[in-house]
Amino acid sequence: MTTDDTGPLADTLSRELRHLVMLLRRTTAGQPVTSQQYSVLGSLEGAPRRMTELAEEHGVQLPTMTVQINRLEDAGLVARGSDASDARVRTVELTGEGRSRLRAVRQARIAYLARQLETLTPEERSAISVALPALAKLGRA
Amino acid sequence: MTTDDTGPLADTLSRELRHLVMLLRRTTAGQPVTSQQYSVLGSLEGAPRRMTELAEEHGVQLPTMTVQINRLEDAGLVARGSDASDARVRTVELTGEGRSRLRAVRQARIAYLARQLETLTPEERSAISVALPALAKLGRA
DNA sequence: GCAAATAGTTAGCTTGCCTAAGTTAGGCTG
DNA sequence: CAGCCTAACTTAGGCAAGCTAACTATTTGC
Repeated sequence: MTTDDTGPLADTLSRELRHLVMLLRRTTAGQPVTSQQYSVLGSLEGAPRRMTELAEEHGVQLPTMTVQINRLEDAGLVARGSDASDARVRTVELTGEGRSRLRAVRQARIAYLARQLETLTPEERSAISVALPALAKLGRA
Repeated sequence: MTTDDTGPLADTLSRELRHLVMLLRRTTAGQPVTSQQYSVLGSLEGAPRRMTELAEEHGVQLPTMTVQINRLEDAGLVARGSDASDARVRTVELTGEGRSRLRAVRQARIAYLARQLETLTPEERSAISVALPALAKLGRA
């Protein structure tokens, strides 16, 4: 059953993903927000969100998200609010500072990855580009 | 300068990689070794290695590797040895237990990813397959 | 109106990473 | 060959990020 042709592909893919993970993690190293914080800020770009939503979206337990938001709040990047119709619910939204910090970090990350991508040939970039939808689907599964 | 055509690609790629990271991390969740431990065990498959080698290979500082190896040693999965020609050097190798644990975890991870891959169409799998060398190159950069 | 469910937070533990400081061994130089 | 510098590790201490269990405060449903 595992002697499919997907076996070797799965093996190689898992190895490569590990390397890329390391690459990306270091992209945020030394920056004013960590990789996770950046990713949470990204979820807040549109509208205020509830704690539960955030936790689910990031595949994390509620207490973990509480701590993350605490730190972001201490840093002045997000603000907690309350839901008008349900007093149990806390909402979280970006502050102005948070919004501009998000922009800056995103800029830096994209620039970094773009620089890396430029070391590839056009064919290689195109191959990645073509594979992206499939990788996306894999990530949602 | 960042208004290259690599910009959007970089942006999308970084998002997708985040999702895949989460996917893979949970693959090891609940298993007897963590994702990092698994990856260290993998480095030991061939021959005994030195601490410094391991740290470099995993992009980690030496003290971090010391702690990892301590835990693996406590768990009976690796054994420390000494280098005959240089008494400063500690070597690390798999125990029998470590070897079989490695096999089991690898099996599980590959089977998991392979199962995920089977939800894709042959075309999507092929796209990922084609992109792998480029992703690998990106990871080494 | 009280019990159960829901939303968050707090507390305490683990992993994983880091830097700084120590220890021991090897190597070079005067 | 003595003394010093470097190299290989380990130890100690600190922080981020994750988890579960236990607590508080609401809401809902019988």
